[in-house]
Amino acid sequence: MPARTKTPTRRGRRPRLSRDQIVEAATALLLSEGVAALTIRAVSASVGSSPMAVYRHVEDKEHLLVLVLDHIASEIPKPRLPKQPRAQIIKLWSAIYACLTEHAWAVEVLAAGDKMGPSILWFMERIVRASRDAGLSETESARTLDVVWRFTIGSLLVQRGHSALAEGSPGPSMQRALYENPDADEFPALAAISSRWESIRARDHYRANLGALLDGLHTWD
Amino acid sequence: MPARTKTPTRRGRRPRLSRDQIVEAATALLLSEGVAALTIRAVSASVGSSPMAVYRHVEDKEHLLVLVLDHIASEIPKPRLPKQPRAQIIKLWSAIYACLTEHAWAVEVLAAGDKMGPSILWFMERIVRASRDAGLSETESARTLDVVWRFTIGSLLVQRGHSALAEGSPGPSMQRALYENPDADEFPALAAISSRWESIRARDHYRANLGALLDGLHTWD
DNA sequence: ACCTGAACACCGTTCAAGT
DNA sequence: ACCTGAACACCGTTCAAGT
Repeated sequence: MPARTKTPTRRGRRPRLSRDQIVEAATALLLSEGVAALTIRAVSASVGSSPMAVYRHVEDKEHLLVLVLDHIASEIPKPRLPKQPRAQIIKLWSAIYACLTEHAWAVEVLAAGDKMGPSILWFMERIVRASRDAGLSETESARTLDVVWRFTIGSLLVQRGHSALAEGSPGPSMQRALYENPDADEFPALAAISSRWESIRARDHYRANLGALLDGLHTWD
Repeated sequence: MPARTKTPTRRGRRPRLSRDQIVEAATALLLSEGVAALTIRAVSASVGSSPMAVYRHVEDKEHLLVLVLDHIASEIPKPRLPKQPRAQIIKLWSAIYACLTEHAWAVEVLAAGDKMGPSILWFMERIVRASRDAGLSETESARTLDVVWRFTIGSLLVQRGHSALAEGSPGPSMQRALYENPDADEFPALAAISSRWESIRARDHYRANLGALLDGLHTWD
């Protein structure tokens, strides 16, 4: 007789909640309502338990965020790689970028201390291999990885700010200051480019910008 | 008889608090205790008034943060500029970067929607002028400004994460994952660079990295 | 072993009242 | 006009108790 027709032999109550269930609920909440709406109380309500039940499965709120971050990283589709190393690197980073763009809340979590679980390592491994294939030394490969990560996270952050602005969120911002205010007497050069600003930011030029960055770091053939 | 020997003729109580006083207290708190410690209640305690007195001078907490951000931006020392446009741009951005590095909390505030007051515009104006002097078109100048801002904010964010790690803050992170975990069987390329990682991140290579980025964006002579 | 309910020590902010 | 005190509607988290 198969074991699972019996009640499990381990002692105590059977778990009604699982960590996966909690992570899934948190992911859904973040996606639909944003990071401000992610409270332990909201998560517990969404899985139909008391707030404290969550703490059986997750250390604290920060831990939960790391779990969610790793969860979405694990679901980034792994792209088929082109032949040239430079094109490989761009494709790999673009996949990461696209995923983090979808989850607008993620960059805010990363900003509070760039937490990342092991799921992203598959991508990092391929990026470093591509660098090596292009003839970069280990030090150069490490530097490239580091610099591009910095650029990527900054891009996400600024792009999110732009989206928020487009949706009409109020308040001053770097962006607003740059293309609304510029007093032509005090800031003639800024006033001159302010009309181009909109079109620069309207579309996301991550791929092209990343290409320029890579070209500055190394000569790829 | 000079007017100010009399009690002011405007009606009602004399203000005991000023906006400047509040912004100064908030700046000090942020610098010494970090962004988590900045509460309206803490600010009010530090200026010796009730929490609600603050709201007479500041709309809300977000507004206060923008004011502080602009305050520190206004105190960035304006550098003497070298002759070459490329060197000018690097010097200007480095001044901004250095200031924001000192105020580690700032990047977290920027991350929540890159707020910036008008005080930064002096720098932006000079950066765009330098781009134009180097022969860049208006569109190219705008793009360069945009891309470098993205890179700068990302650099600040990652560098802060590194500092936090060095100070022994717990929890997983992108950084930790990259130079502690890498399983040599599954991630051989990562394992190979992990020893270089420490030295790459130990010192801040913002200037050099920015140089590479500029070179990728444009040919400067 | 897992879950609950009440409670603690906080927040930002509103409101009515004092001077 | 400026400030205060009490209160509201929230947080994350601890603790003691239930099953």
